[in-house]
Amino acid sequence: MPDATTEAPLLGHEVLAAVLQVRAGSLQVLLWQRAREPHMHRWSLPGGRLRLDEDVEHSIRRQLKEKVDVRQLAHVEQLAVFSAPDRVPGPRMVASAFLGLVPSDNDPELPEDTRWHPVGDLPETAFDHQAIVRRARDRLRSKLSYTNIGFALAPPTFTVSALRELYSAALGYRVSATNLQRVLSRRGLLEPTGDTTRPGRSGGRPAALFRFADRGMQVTDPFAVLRPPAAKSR
Amino acid sequence: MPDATTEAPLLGHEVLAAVLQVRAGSLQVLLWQRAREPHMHRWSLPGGRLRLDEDVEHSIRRQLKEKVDVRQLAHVEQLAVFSAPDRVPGPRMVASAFLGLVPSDNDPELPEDTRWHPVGDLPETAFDHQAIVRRARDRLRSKLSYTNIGFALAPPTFTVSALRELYSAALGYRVSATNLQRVLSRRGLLEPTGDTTRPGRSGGRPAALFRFADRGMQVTDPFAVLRPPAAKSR
DNA sequence: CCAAAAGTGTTACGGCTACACCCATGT
DNA sequence: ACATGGGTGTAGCCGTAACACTTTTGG
Repeated sequence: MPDATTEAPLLGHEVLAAVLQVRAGSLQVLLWQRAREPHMHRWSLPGGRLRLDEDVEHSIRRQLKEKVDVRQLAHVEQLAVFSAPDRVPGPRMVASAFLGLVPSDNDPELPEDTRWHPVGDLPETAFDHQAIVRRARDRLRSKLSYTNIGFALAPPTFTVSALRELYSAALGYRVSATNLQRVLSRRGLLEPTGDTTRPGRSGGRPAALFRFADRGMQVTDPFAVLRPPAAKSR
Repeated sequence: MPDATTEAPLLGHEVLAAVLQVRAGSLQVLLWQRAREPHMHRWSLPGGRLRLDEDVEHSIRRQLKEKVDVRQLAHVEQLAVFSAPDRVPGPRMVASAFLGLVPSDNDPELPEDTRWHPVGDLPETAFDHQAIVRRARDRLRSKLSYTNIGFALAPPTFTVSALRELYSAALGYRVSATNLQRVLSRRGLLEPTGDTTRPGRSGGRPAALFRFADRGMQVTDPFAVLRPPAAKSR
């Protein structure tokens, strides 16, 4: 029976976020450099202790606001709990890890110790933060395929080729603009604003501007093999 | 700056599992009935406090072993953190929730207070445990489509119609045996053992026995729209 | 008129559903 | 023979990838 009196451990709980943004054609993550031991000079994820009066979602949003002035988080979601007893030196600390996404038209002012780093070329990271970044990247890549999560990487309006570059950078491989437009349009995610851009100095047809129909993530492709029998509506 | 000295809250951390099994044609979850306040007589998920020397995965496996004699967990995975400050009365308690799966040929002996309940017809549940059960059910349903997770619901060998009933119960809708066999075979998940069953008293062709090729979950259907360009191998 | 960039039309293909049909057994 | 349950063949559909082609601009 619950003999909780003999052993009722209390422990620290921190929240950490891998905040991702496509910058200069590559997927980057926000890291700050530690100024103290342990792991001095290594780069780590923003976050901090969970307070007693907030849940983990509120906590990570608060900490990101306080510490790194990122108010433009278009999307935040839980990744997983990281709880190895020795994941950080010293007293036990369990971490709830999050994925955060910033649209590419934002360029938040950062504190001195904070910088964006390409997820494919990370500096020396602290603790288990590299694993968290990898998880965040993989989660984003999956969700780009079967959800509308692209809205969280894109500006309010954009051309298809701009969107293609965002997707290519995030996915790590070339995406065809032709098919990207068709896939997203057929699913009803993309709608034309009616406006067009002026072509650059080298000419070319002016590009139509689009926006995402919904902000707020939703699964758009059931990708369900073994799906329920089709409703006979004919 | 991290003014952690003034506020360094320590809190309780529990691990909880929604252990699912297909029993009597329906998807069921293991619950025990509370004998004490708070929420006396309500039904709750097995689990308990996280110890200082273990991570959450080890903890949930240990607790399931100790408390409910389920040694046949074919699959365990993290679901999410539940952390609302008032999710349980009294001192702050954060929960890491898990999904557990038991193959249908096991019938573990249960303590007096513990019973299986259909996920579609739950009794009065304690705290936020109903939400956790829903999450577990939804996760299972998704993964049945694009992973080999069926192995964790099925006995070591089985007929296609037995498998069909497991899938139907878990998914909540009728699945065609014909297509189930083909989908799983094409993906290389299913292999024939060579044996057959004897038909029942009413006759019929004897069914071939199959097994899952791999135990251990893996994503089998990339379901990736926007997938990387095909490798030109011809 | 040509180059550049955007967007459309068309074909091919893979993977799935649906359903008709064939197979093997008990009575 | 025939009922019962298991398994296969095949046609059609849906959605995407690939690529040729058309459209619209600047020089």
